[in-house]
Parts: sequence; C-alpha cells; structure tokens
Amino acid sequence: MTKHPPKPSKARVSRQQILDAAAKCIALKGYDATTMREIAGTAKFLPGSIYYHFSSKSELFLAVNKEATKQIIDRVLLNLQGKTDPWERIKKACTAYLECLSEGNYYALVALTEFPRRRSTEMAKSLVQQREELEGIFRELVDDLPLERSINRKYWRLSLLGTLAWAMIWYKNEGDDVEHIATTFVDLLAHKTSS
Amino acid sequence: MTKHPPKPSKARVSRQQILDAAAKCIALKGYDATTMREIAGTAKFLPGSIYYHFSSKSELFLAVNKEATKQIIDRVLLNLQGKTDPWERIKKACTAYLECLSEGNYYALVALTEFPRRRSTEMAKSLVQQREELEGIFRELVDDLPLERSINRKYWRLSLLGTLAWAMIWYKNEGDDVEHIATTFVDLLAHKTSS
Amino acid sequence: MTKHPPKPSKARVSRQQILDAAAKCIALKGYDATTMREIAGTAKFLPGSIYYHFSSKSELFLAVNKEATKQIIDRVLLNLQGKTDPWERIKKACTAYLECLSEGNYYALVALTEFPRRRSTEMAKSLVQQREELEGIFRELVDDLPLERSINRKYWRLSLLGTLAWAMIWYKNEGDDVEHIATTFVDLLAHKTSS
Amino acid sequence: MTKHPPKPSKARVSRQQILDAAAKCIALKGYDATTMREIAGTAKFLPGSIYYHFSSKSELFLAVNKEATKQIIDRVLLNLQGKTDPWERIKKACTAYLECLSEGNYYALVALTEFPRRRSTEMAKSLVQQREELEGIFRELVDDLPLERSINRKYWRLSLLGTLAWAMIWYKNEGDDVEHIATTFVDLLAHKTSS
DNA sequence: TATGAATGAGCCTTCATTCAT
DNA sequence: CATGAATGAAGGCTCATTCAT
Repeated sequence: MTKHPPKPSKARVSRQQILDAAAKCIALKGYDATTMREIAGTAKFLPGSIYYHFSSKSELFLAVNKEATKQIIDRVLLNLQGKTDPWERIKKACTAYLECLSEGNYYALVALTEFPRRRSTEMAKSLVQQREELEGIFRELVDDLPLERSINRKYWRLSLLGTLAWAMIWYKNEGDDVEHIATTFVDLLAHKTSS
Repeated sequence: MTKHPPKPSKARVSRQQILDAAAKCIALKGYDATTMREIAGTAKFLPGSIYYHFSSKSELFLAVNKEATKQIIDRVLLNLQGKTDPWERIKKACTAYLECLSEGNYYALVALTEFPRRRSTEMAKSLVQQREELEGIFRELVDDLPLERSINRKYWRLSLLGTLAWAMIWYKNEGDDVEHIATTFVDLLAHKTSS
Repeated sequence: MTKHPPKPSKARVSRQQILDAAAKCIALKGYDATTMREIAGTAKFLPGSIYYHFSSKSELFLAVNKEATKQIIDRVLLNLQGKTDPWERIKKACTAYLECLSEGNYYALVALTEFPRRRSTEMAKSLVQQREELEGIFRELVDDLPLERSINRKYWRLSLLGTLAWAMIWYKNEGDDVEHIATTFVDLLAHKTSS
Repeated sequence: MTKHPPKPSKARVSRQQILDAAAKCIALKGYDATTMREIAGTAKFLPGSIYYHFSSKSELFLAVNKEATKQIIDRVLLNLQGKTDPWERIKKACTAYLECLSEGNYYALVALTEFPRRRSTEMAKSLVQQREELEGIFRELVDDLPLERSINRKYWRLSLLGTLAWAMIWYKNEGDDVEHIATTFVDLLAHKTSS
C-alpha cells in the first residue's frame, strides 16, 4: 500500500506562492526594503490576503528563511548520497552550496544576506537556530577530513564557509560551472593542486 | 613654513558628527532600517539639520561608504609600510582588514554589509567604484605572491577575501588577537602550517 | 392541547449564540471597537458564518439592542406583576432596571452605552425606536404618581432615568442590593426618607 | 509691572487646533470611530502633521479629556465665585455643568461619553484620574449641604451626577435655559418646590 | 449550514524631505 | 547654521464582507 502525498489544498498552494514571492523580493531588495504590497503583487495577491497565511511580515520572513536553509540542506544531503571519501564529500557539499546560489534560487540568497544581528533579539534567535543545522553538517564534514594535525579545524571550516558565502558577491552565471569552482576552493585549502 | 591643518570650521565638525552617527546606525541596523531621525538623534541634531550638510539620505550613505573604504585602505597601507616580503605583506594587510572589523569601528562594518546589488543602479555603481581601490590593493598583493604556477590566483584571492569578510559574522572580541587569525588564514591557503 | 415551544432549530441556536457573543463584545468594548472576528470567535464560529444569520454588523447590532430592551422591559413587567401602589410600582421598575445592570447581563449594558447620536441617521432612528417602549413604561409609571402639583413630571422622570443610567458607571456587585438602592433613589426624589 | 502671557508660539496654536478638532470628532462619533485623518482634516492639517504634536491617537485623546475636565472645572469654579449659600453653590455648579453640555462645546461631551471601562487599563487609569478632581468638587458641595440626617449623601450625590450626565441625552438647545433646569433638578432632590 | 480563502478599502503611524525663520 | 513645523506618500496591518464549495 502506497502512502498518499498530502493533498495540496488551496491554502498550501497559496502559501507557497507567497513564500516564493517573499523570497524573491527579500533576496533582491532586502527584508527592510521589501514591502508587503510588493510581495503580494509578486504573488498576485492583494496586500491583505497575505495575512490569512502569515500573521506578520517577520513571521513570513522566518518562514522564508526556514525554507531557505531547508533547501540548502536538502541539496547538500542529496549530493552526499553514496559518497564516502571525505574529500569527495566536502567537495560535493560545497558544490551543493554553490548550486543553491545560482540565479533563480532566491531562497539561498536570503539565508546568506540577512544578518541576524540586524533583527530584533527574538527574530535573531530564530534565524541563528534555523541556520545551525546547516553549519552542523559542515562541521562534521570538516571533522572527518584527514587534515594534518597542526591545522586548526575551526579556522579551516570558517575559511571555507566564508569562501563559499562570498561567492554570492562575485558569482555570475557565466562559464565556470560550480562543481569546478567548489573543487578548486577545497583544493586550495587542502594543500593540493586542483585538477 | 609649517603646513596648517585644515581649519576645523563648525561645519566640518558637524559633518563629521553626522557621518559618525550615520555609520553607527547603518552598521547596526542596515541602511534601509536606519532613519534620518535616528541619525540626527545620535548626532544630537534635529532631523532637518542634516540636510544642510548632505542633500539626501543616499548621499549621506555614499559619504559613509567612502569614508569606510578610506579607513580600511589607510589601515592596510599603514600596516604595509616598510614591509617587503610578499607573505608578510599580505598577512599584514589581512591583519589591518580584521582590525577594522573590531568592535567600535562602524565604518568598516558598513562597507562589508551593505551590498550594492540591493541599491538603485546609480548608487550601486558608486558603491562598487568606492570599493574598487581596496580590491585593487589585494589583487596586487596576491599577484606578488610566489604561488605555485598551477594555482588560480583569482580564486585564491576570492577565497581570502571571503574568509576575511566572513569574520564579521563570527568574530567576537574575545581571546585570539587579529594578527594571529590573519596569519592562520593566509597560512591555510599558503599551504604552510601556521605557527 | 399543549403549546409547543418553538422548535430550537439549529439555526435558531446559532443565532442566539451569535447574539450573546455580540452582546458581550459590544458591552465590553463598544460597537466600533468590536470586530466581527471577535464576535465569531466568542461564539465559536468562523467570521464568514455570521453572515448566514445576520446580513451585516449593523443589523446584528440592532438585533442585540432589540433583545436588550426586550430583556429590560420583560424584567420590569415581571416585577410589576400584581403591584398596584404607584410608589411600589416605580420602585419595582427601578429595581428591575438595576438588576439588568448587574454583572453578567451584557445586553442591558449595550442598551445603555451605545448612544444613537453616534450612529448613522438610519441606525439612530432604529435605536431610538427600540428604546421608546421602555421609556413609555416609565412615563406611565411617573404619570401615575401622586406628586405635588408644582412638580414638573418631565424633569422628575428625566432625573430618575439619569440616576438609574449612571449606576452603570459606579455600581459594583458588592454589598448593597439593588432593591435597596432603587428604593433609596425613588425616595430621594419622592421627598421621603428612605427606610 | 504686568505679567506677560506666554507668547502663543506657532506650535501652541497648532496644538490647540488639533485638540479642538479631535474634541469635535470624538464627541460626535466616539473615540473608536474617529480617525486621525478626520481629525487632521477638521483641523486643516495633513494626517502626518498631527504626530508632530501628539505621539499617538491615545495620547491625543487623553489630552482632549484633560482639557475637557479642565473646562468643566473652570466653569464650575467661576460660577461658584462669591457664592456662599450651600444651596446656591450647588445650583451654580450644576448650571456650569449643564452649560458645558450646550451644543458647541465638544470637550464636555467627550468627558461624559467615553467610558474608561472600554479603554486599555493604562488609558482607563488616566481617564479616571483626570475625572477625579471634578467629582471631588461635587463631593464637597454635597457635603456642605444641610441635608436631613437620614439622607445618604453618597446616593444623593450619585443621583445628582446621573441626572446631570443624562442631560446630554435629551437636552436640546431650545427654550428652557440651563440655570432653570439646574435649579429644578436640585430642588427635586432638595425636597423643595422649584421656584 | 458553515467554512476557507480572498478582497480592497482604510487605519495608525512613520518617513525623507522642505522651508520660513 | 540650525531649528521648528509641516508635508504627503507609503508602510504594516485589520476589517467587514463575499462566495465557491
């Protein structure tokens, strides 16, 4: 007997539309500069309608952020499936991360550009919490690497994460594919010459 | 004949106060969430008074950003004085960069957290332009490094800049001094073991 | 042949629930500050459902007010049953009036606190009309009193009604019972010393 | 040397205009149904301008209420000047009270129609506090009356206040002058025949 | 009958900006 | 130079109401 997928009620569909619209707007203009009217317009709703699905702008934002980290994590886990070599695993994870930054996926951009520091204490806490699982995965991946004993794994990891995050600043969808870039970055830190 | 320091007219003093206040506010809450009233309040002016010194919010922001990059650049150049060894030079530059991120200097934080992408085309152009000189310095420093031929200097530089920028996310003014951190990061990419 | 009580159809029950909820909300916060959502919530309905029973907020309000005056009138008439002495009759009427103001009966509170003056002409007319029967009863009761010829019965009545209405401002359900209070008030105006 | 009255700065004038407009709107439609836009329009300001003088709708309302009680109190005290006979004094006070209810004075109407019970705890406290001074004056006036020992002064006072407050419901600016009405009311309770 | 979902007007408030003084 | 006062557009959010199911 097969398990039925949850019936996509009208509400669920609308929620998704709004979420997508919010992700796009926030990714492009930032949370503060994004208006509920814009989000509504992008989702083809009227302004008031959003509030049937989300009780406030901040709640909507938190939902977008949650979805964003979920998408990155899912992509990373997908890329890791069946891989066992530690170096290959971390390269695959980085590839996933960069794939998420490819144009068109606004969620990931939100997760990387909205700094918790700027939000209210309460929101900040939620944001940090949501991001923690992702960071945890990278921590494990780095811990599994056969690095020379003298190397500080914490800084190694921070360097890699910074390198990846910075890609959102300079990466344009032209030429170099993300897998190559990811490999190159890991190799730079791995003290190997990239292939 | 001695060189007179620029006479600190009342206007210049006020300008500086406003600039400082704006830097602080924008660093802490972001450009969009910062109001002219807040800036005025922080600088102990009334909102209208700002407009004697800056014609608009965006102009004020641009001025802050200019000052921000200037401060980083000055600090980097200061640290480079008298240094000739390429590895020492890049480490010193990184140290300067991280020093600027230390708590208390709001300017640097502005330069790193306000993404041009989010601004109008015109503002974005100005922002990118203002940051270019700083990037140029790092480009030269990297170009001067005796890296193995197989290494892609562009990605090497991007990795380093990302690593440094990411520090604003995790760096807290506790324990480890910035010089040590900077050295560690360069060594990680330099294929050396940090001391 | 027995008289069947009106069959409590589901609709009638719902109607009553909504009416009660509306009375409570309006009594506590006033018509303008009461939302259909609150009423629905209090009645354990969804907002849209109210509109099956009442075509608009104002219609619902009018229905509440009608019920409110009906309840006061019924109570007054009940208290008057079998009484023939004019002074006793008016005291009993006042007692009924004050009883209705006792905590728990939100209807009466609505009738006393929602001033027609504030409503649209049309609504105001309805409200005044609904209240007229009650006022008429008091007019008759006062007319039946053996007052000295020099006394202006209109002002006497207005004074009594004002006195009673004002009770909603200061009356707390503590100590003195309403019958005693009612008697006292009538005696004050009757030029007698209350017992 | 005469004392200069405080120079009516522009701000003070504006404040008064807004206050007057608010009093009128709130008197006619009630606090909840009155919008800041209406108040602004009535005062010939733009909506945003109000907030230069009052930080919120509720603060504005509290200011109106304060002014309202002040006006009634001032009028009462004025009418009491030079009067020493207790009966004459209370009649004069009632006259003042009714004068304030005359059409055109919207402040007094606000004070009588906006029940603290319906406001937030904080606002309610302010409202009650503001009204207390007025009530205190009437308490003293009643205490000074040579009433028969058997009469409960508290209920006597409450009856008079209710009688006066109720006037706002039925009083129309036609015919009978307020002094006559006030006298009549006091006489009704005073066990005298009105002149 | 009742509900889930959407509507669009309207509310309180804030904002960057202006300008006479 | 700086301010007090005003502006008017826009922002987040709520509301009475509707209607297909």
